[in-house]
Formats: sequence, structure tokens, C-alpha cells
Amino acid sequence: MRPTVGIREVAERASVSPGTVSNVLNRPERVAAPTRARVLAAIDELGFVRNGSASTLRAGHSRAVGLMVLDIANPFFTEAARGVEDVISERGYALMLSNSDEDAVKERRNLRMLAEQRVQGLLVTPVDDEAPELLALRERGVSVVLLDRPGARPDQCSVAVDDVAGGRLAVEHLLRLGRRDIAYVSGPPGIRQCDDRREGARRALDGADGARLREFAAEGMNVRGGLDAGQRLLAGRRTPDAVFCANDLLALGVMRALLRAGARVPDDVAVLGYDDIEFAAAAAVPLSSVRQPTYQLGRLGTELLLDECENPDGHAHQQVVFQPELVARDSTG
Amino acid sequence: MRPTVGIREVAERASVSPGTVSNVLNRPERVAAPTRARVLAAIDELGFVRNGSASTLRAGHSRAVGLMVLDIANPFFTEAARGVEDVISERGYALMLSNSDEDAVKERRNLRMLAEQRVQGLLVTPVDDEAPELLALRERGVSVVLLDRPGARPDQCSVAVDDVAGGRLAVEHLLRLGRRDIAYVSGPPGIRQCDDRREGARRALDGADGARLREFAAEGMNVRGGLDAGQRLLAGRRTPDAVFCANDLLALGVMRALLRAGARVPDDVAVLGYDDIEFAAAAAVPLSSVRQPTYQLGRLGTELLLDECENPDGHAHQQVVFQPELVARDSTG
DNA sequence: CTGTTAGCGCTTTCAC
DNA sequence: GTGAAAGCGCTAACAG
Repeated sequence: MRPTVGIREVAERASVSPGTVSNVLNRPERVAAPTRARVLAAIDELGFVRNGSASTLRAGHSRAVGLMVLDIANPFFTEAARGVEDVISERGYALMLSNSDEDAVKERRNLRMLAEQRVQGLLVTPVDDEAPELLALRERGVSVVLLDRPGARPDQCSVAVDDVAGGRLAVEHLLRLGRRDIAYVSGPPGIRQCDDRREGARRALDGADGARLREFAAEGMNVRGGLDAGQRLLAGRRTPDAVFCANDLLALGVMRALLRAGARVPDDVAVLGYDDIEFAAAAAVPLSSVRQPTYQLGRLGTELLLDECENPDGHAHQQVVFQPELVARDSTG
Repeated sequence: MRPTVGIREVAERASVSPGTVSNVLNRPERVAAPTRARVLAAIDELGFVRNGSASTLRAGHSRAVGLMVLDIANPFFTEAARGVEDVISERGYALMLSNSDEDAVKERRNLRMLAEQRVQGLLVTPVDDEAPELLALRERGVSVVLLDRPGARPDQCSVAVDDVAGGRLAVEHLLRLGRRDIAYVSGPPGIRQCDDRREGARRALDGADGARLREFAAEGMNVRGGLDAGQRLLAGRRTPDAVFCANDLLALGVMRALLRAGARVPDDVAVLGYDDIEFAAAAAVPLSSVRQPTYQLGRLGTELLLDECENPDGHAHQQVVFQPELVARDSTG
């Protein structure tokens, strides 16, 4: 373990004062070229690395932003996180990741942690929009951007995808194919995305004569939940002629239940998912799905966040809503 | 934006000295219960949040650890990250995530960033094991644990899964089913995991008469790469009777190519994947795969790391190698 | 058990 | 264009 090398040692080696080293680091244009070169050389030779906590302490804010998601293992958030990380890394920031696990208690604990770390901004898909820690963060001047929560509030930025439109797209597609007896397989109650997609589905049905929407709630928004919902759906008196699922994992499960029971997809039953994950196209019957610009969601959210961080005065809050897109594959014929 | 509330304001409100507040925060047992209660109340009333950078500056190390992976969107790393995050969060640390994208340049940049942030430890799947920034980090006393890189070095901890054993398991399984003409679909050259799995596959073949292993390298370790490899494999004079793929995404692609061409799985061709991702069981023909304890990998790696951070003297480096496990489903009969 | 105090390493006026 | 010095908020060592 070598002795700590700080700005002081660099200064000594380059025969300048610490202040000048700091200037080289932060406002290089104010330093004469030869001096600057000497300092840079010294930095290099000594392997100096700026102490972030000291800068942060002095500056009052760090070069780190937080990202809090509901589930880091979910492909949706993973893809968004890629967008976030790309921007963060391009712009020389650090990313503090945390995972609320859809648990308000864990969320509050993590928010506390992020506050202690003095993150400069936060991208968050909150479990509890009104968590006092979240408000407190904003009160202390931390920029907050909402991710995948359509922002009701005009006083902050948000990026989201229009889930109502997605649900509508989905069901319109099924109706166009002549399906009339449609099942909607959602996740457990209380998930906003599921609710919005259902709402969209209902609206699409409004004009359609003789069409109906039946609902099945899965226990979890994963393959197993879909399998189970698929079985319940098959147990009914009449099997629907189309199934719209709140995400692709559910759809894969439903499809498996159907195929196993001898139903033909899409001839007997059309299956439609949501998210268009990588595996959708690879299913036995390639899965039609509703695609969201997930990576872009992460990217744009982060750009808005950094803009707000770096330019708090000139910043205008915006609530961005992306439109989803239908990807038709074999599972809906 | 309310005025900053620091330890000083808390002290004043509780009518104690700043030192006592610090003691309440860090060594509560040294403070008399009534005093402690007063201080706690003041903290609460004022909404005081400890300034992490100041502590870090003073202490010389932060309560943050870094995690650098090759690809945050890959389910393997995602699952490991869940294990990491769970431990980090339980123990009250913060997690700085970075993504090297398998790019040595980006890796070095990110390592620099983490060094500046003064992370206390780092979990990393390095692109370049010998990156000077990595060595520098260790020289400054940052604990480093290697993730999914079987550690040759006895001077650091590592957690990994035995990929040679996994490859062997896979091919032994296929041989046991009477398959003799086996194809190995790997990713692009130079990926250690692929090389190790191939090596294991070869060893399994050593004792088997009349069995052979043909290799197909995909361009990317994703579904598309598998589709493409599957087509090349079908174009050959003789279609193999089994395909072992270096991961599940490849296997799903290969399976799709096979089914589309009218081959029956597993009757004509058995297909075997690697990783046992959630979607494996949900494929049209449920995919047999080699399962790795990915979540545990992340958990244990982090526990080792924190142990080393918190107890540098009593810490004994260990190189942990987990054993993979075969999960037989329909795709191999 | 509690208070006092001296920095941690850096940035940033303000002189020169 | 460069140097000197104060202090960001906290902790730990020491004194009382």
C-alpha cells in the first residue's frame, strides 16, 4: 500500500502550489500551457487520482446519480438501465444502483442511503410516489426524474410509455383479426402498468359489437404465473379465441399451457404479449408483442436528469410519454 | 431549498456538542440513554442526514462498493447483481454499478471513476485482468473480488462456476442418451466461458467411441446468433443428432432454426443450453440446460468482499468454485 | 459520559 | 498566471 498521493504531492513535484493543480484539474484554460504540462506529467508519474469525497464535500454535491428500480432482474429495467448507464458513463458520472424490490420499506432505506451519498440526481420508479424521503430529497435540491411513472406533476421531469395506448393497440390488433372472445391476463392487483393496459384494452372494445374481455390475474408476472393463468383459462366453459397478456413472460406461460392442452396457436387461440423481450421472437410460436422503447426511456430520462443537474436555472421540466408499437408475429397469425 | 442541517445544528438543538452527536451516530453505546434520546429526537425533527462525503473524507474510505460487469442486460449478470444488491443493501452499503460492455477502454475509464469515488471494495468480471487501473486499485488498499473468473491468483478472492465441469456434464448427458454426432455452438472466439465449456465437452468425449464434436461459432451469444448457427448446421451434409450451446439464448435460436426446418426436437436432434434462464422452461420444447448458482455467486462474492473490507487482517482469501448442475427437460428427451 | 479540537483533501476567493 | 489560506462536515483522540 503506497503512501497517499494528493494534490499536495503533485504540486510539490511540479513545483507549483496546490491551487494551481486544482486549476489544471478544473479550469485548465486558466493555467499557462507549460505549467499545465508539468502538472499533468506529475499527475501521471505519481498516479494521482482525485479524491471524490473531498471534491464533493467542498462542492456540496457529487458527480454521482442514483437509479432506483423495482426489480433489477426484470428485462424491462435491465434494458432501461443500459440506457442510463451509457449516458452516465459518457458524461463521466458514477451510477449508484438500488433496487426497491417493490417494497416501500426497502425503498425508504435506499433513499436514505442515496441521500447520505449526496447523489446529485435520482432516476426512480417509485413504489410510493409520496415517500417522505423522496420529497426530502427534492427539498434538498436533488433533481428527481420519474421513470415509467407518467408524471402528473408539472414540477418534475418524467419519462414513460403510454400503457393505455399499448393496451388499446393490442386489443385493436386482435379485433382486426376477427377475435371476439378476448382474455386479459394481468399481474397481481395494484400494478399501474397492468391497470393502464387493461384500461386501453377496454377502450378498444368500446366500439366492437359482440366482443368481450375476460380477466385473469396471475400471481406473479412471470412464466409460472402465465402457466397457471393459462390452465384456469382452459378450465372455463369456453376457451377464448385470443389472450392478451400484460407482459411477455405471462404470454409465454399461457402459450405453453395452451399448446400442452392441444390448442393450436394462433388458429384456435391467438396470444399477444407485452414488452417484446428478446425471447419473444424465439418462442415455439414466435410471440406477437407490444414493444416499448425501453433503452431510450433510460437514455432520455438520464439526459433530462443531467440537464437539470448541470443547468438548474435554464431547465424546463418535461413529461415525456413515448408511444408503444405493435410487433405482429406468428402467435397472432 | 431549506438551509443545510449538519451535525452542528443537531448538537445545538439537543444541547450537546457535535462530538456527542457523532458518537450517537457511530458508537451509540458510549452515550447515556437520555442524551442519546435527545439527540435522536433532534435528528428526527431536523431531518438530519449524515453527509457521506465528509465521513468518507475523514475515514479515508466510503461505505460504497463497486460492481463492474460485462453486460448489465445479460440475465446472467442481472441475476448475480440481484445477489450482490441484496447483501449490499442488508449491510447498509451503497452500490456503484458500472458496465464495461466487454470493452477494455470503457473498463479503464470506469475503474478510474470508481477509484475517484473511493469505493471500499470492488466486485468485477474484468475484460482485462491486468488492467493497470485494477492493480492500482488494489495497491491503494481497495479489496477486489473477481466474479466469474476462476482465480489463478491466491492473493485475492474469487467466485466462479466450473465451466469445464459444466461442458462435461452437458456432453455426458447427451452421450448417455445415445447421441454421437454432437455440435457445439459457441459465441465469438476469445470468450473464456465458451472455451472452458468446449474443453469440458471434449473431455467427456474422450472415452466415447465413435462420437465426434463439431463446432459452430455464432457471431453473438444471443438468439439471432443461434438462429444463424442453426441454419449453418442444417446446411451441412449430415445434421448432428445433438447440439450443445454455450448459452440458452443460442440454444433457443438453434431450436427455432431446427423446428422451422422440420426437424423434430428431441427425436431427430437433441438441444441443450447453458445458464437455465427463466425462459428455458417456457420454450416450445422445454429446454434442457446447465444451471449455475448465479444469484449465490453474487451473494457470496459480496460477502467475501465485505468481509475483506471490514476485517482486512483476519481475512483469508479464498477462491470459490461452484459446481453447475444439469437440468434435463424435453429438448433432450 | 461529554466537550474540545485538529485535521481529512480539495476548491476557491483574494492577493500578488 | 500563480500562491496563500480558509473551510466544506465530520470523526477520533484526548481532556475533563
